[in-house]
Amino acid sequence: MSEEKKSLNFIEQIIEEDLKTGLNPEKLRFRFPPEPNGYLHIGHAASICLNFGLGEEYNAPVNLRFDDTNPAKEEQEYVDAIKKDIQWLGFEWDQELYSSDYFQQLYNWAILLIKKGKAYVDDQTSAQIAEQKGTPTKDGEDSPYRNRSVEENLELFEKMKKGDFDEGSHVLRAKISMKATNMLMRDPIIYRVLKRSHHRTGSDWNIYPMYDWTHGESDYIEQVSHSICTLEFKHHRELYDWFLDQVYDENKLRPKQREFARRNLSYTVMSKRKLLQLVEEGIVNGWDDPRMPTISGLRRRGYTPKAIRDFSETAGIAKRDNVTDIALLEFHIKNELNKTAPRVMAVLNPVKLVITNYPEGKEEILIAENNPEDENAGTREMPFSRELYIEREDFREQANKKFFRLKLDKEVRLKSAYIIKANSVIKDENGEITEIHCTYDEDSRSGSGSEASKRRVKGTIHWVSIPHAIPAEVRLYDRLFTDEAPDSHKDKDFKEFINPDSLKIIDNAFVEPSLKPAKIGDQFQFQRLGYFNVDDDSTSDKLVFNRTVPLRDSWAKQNK
RNA sequence: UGACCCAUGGUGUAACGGUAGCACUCCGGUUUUUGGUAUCGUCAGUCAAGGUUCGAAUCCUUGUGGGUCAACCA
Repeated sequence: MSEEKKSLNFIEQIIEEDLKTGLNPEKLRFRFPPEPNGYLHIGHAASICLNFGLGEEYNAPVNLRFDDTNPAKEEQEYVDAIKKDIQWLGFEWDQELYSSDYFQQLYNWAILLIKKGKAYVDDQTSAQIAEQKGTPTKDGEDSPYRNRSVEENLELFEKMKKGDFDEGSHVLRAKISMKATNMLMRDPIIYRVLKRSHHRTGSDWNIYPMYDWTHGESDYIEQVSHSICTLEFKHHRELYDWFLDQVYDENKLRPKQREFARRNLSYTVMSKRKLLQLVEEGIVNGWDDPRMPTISGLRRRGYTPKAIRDFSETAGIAKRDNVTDIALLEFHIKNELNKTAPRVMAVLNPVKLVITNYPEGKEEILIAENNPEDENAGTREMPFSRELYIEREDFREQANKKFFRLKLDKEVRLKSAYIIKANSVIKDENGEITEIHCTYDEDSRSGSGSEASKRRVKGTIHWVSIPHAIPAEVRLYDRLFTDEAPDSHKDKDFKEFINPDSLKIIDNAFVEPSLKPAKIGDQFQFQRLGYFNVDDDSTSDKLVFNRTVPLRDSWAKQNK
């Protein structure tokens, strides 16, 4: 058995190196740390797959930690949605934790910082502080409050905590250097006054710790070995390490922050702020709109956990900015559904077809294969009759040889049924075809084994029997944006690239009767059309389908 | 006029000083009762210039291009 050597991504290489230089494998621990201020998206999925994937690979625990230090933005609704999404993706966290669990510890450590002379209370306004901060190319200057005595700092910080000060009036800052080239090191704020109710700690606190002060210390408390975040936090690493230095005990594990490039997808945006905007402005119908790149949107659209995990695996991780082609995601869902989705027939743009030599009132049951890719999928019964619906695009009065579908005086096979020949059409006063009249070859029934059934005709089209057809609503989705990277244009707002045709609702589609009992979430291949699932809006009275992704269509391509 | 990070086909990634590989996309052939699937194949890449070396995508230098950093957000 030759074990193929799997190449390691750079994070795995770092871990291997750490293991080689003495890190006990049992000390390996990871975490996924979302802020509960929005829904998870496919970019988060990359991070989830990375962290939980490492957990599986190294048999190490992975904590789910909600980074909830800003009560102004965070809500329980988001906590619940995030947990649901991670579980749906098929991952299990070791402990469910909250940064807010550590508020007391963080406060105690802040006191320690003050006592060591490494933190001070600043009474200035945020504008003054910003002014003194300088710019990346100009040094900052010290706050007039920078050298307060420890006693005074302790007293003022206590007052901040008690609620004696108004929001914005006082902050606690780390005393590092106002001349650092890294702006984050210019005496960063570590506590601010916020008289807000927190979704977990209620009104216990009048001060809340900032991200930088919280994150590394939380990793340390949990003894996370590798704290993996995205590239925009690269500059924070220096601060992360500085804060760690203040509390680090050599007998404990020292967490290591490393950064990777976040996953961007073409034709969409991937920032919570922008996604929130789409939701709030009603451009989409909520976080789980099937056009959204959120996990919940993809789920509703018909994406599966496996497709998303396979996508993350294939896309990999690295440190360079990227815009991954959405086609890769689509490849993975098609690849999976091709093997698992039952084939059915649905007509989205119906035109009536009458088989003139088929006895009026006659019905018969035909047998159709459920999935040619899965021999265990079995067969189903399909009622057939004299009047059918076929796709309007599948018929032309005249067409060249490249058109394999139905045309006058030519034959085509009705999938799983008979070979028919078109003879004439009936049109309305506008010239629109209202009926196609044809004749069928009675001996050509699919699977009958007859000579005629083995005849080869160029085209095969799908159909539904009119008396048995079930009306349905079908929602066709296209990309939400017309630009590959809508938020990459400096001079233009991403909303200028919204695709006005991203949703097309067809309310007069017909599906085969076997779909009658279909349940929300069920997935099918509508033959020759694409993969569809039953939408959350669907009821037994009115079936609603979403098109997850169309089938590859080399005919459409040819006609471009 | 700063610091830090990044640079491999159209896209995403691999190669860790020793044959530039994989996947997606695109294009073409074969098969097919889905113009799907499968299968075979084509096109296509190391940002540039120097240097080190028997040998450089890989190490060094310089340049170029892109990104990040000046929220009491995370």
